Amino acid sequence: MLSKKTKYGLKALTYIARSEGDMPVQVAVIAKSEQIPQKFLESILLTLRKSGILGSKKGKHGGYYLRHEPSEIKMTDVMRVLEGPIAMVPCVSLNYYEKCDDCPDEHLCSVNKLMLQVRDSTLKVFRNTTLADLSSTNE
Amino acid sequence: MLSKKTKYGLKALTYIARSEGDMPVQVAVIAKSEQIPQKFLESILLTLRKSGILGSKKGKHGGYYLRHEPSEIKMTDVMRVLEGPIAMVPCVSLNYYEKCDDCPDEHLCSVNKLMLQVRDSTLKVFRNTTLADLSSTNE
DNA sequence: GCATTCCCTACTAAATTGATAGGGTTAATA
DNA sequence: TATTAACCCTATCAATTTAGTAGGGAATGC
Repeated sequence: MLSKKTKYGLKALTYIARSEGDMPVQVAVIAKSEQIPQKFLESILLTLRKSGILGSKKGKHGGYYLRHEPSEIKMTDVMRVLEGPIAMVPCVSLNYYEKCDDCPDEHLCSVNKLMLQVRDSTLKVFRNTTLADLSSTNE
Repeated sequence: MLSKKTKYGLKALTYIARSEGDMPVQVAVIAKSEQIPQKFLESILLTLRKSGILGSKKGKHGGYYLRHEPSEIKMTDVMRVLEGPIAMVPCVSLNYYEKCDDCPDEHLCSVNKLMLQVRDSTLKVFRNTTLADLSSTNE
């Protein structure tokens, strides 16, 4: 299951992308429009800022903005920040590889074999999708 | 992340498929060979039996066996039994569809749009993979 | 009748998730 | 320079899920 954190994060990014008029967007505005608990959203946007996807401005008329064009923001990056590793098991993870304690030989492991395929196909989707795709309303 | 339940279940199924010599395979044997807590494995195999994937025989020389040929056992079925819905959000699930409370229009929802693609690509893998594929050692 | 093996229910510890609370810091502007 | 609007940060917490344990019941084969 997708965590609420990721769901909210994606919705917020989409909202910001659709609002692009140079003005930063405030947490309170997004929270209200997307029906997300404001404090929870604050912490999510903070994570996105720390990861470099969002920028922020404090004080009056402050808020969050995208650091790059929506078409430059790939889902691989967004999903890794929000949801963590894309692979369903560490032994097939590109960025967080870890050997299984059991499992003497990965190449004989049926779980590894299956999850490698799942990872590849999911990765293909995330690599080919940007925030611009998510925020476009048509198609 | 893949749950241990699913991981253990897949390993056990693979083990049984590889052992096929008409004799049922005992939980204790699988547990020892695959390093799975026996009691936990018992409950997993029970689930697989109740779902119709495995059959069982009680008493001496009893154990679990496949109800169908490995090449007939699709990962879509196995994964749904072990891990639950394949979709990451209920609003794109084929078998467990549920509307989001928020989200006035699914077709405008960026999360829906993305997760629909992920579901389709994952489903394609699971539909094209059977237990026979998992248990074959070559390739 | 006795060992073996699956069957079933209940319980529990640990981790994760989805928040909430409460205040601190920075920036604009009157 | 005081005020207010906004982000920033840490701590805490309840609910849920996960991973596993305990203990015995029921069927089968010898």
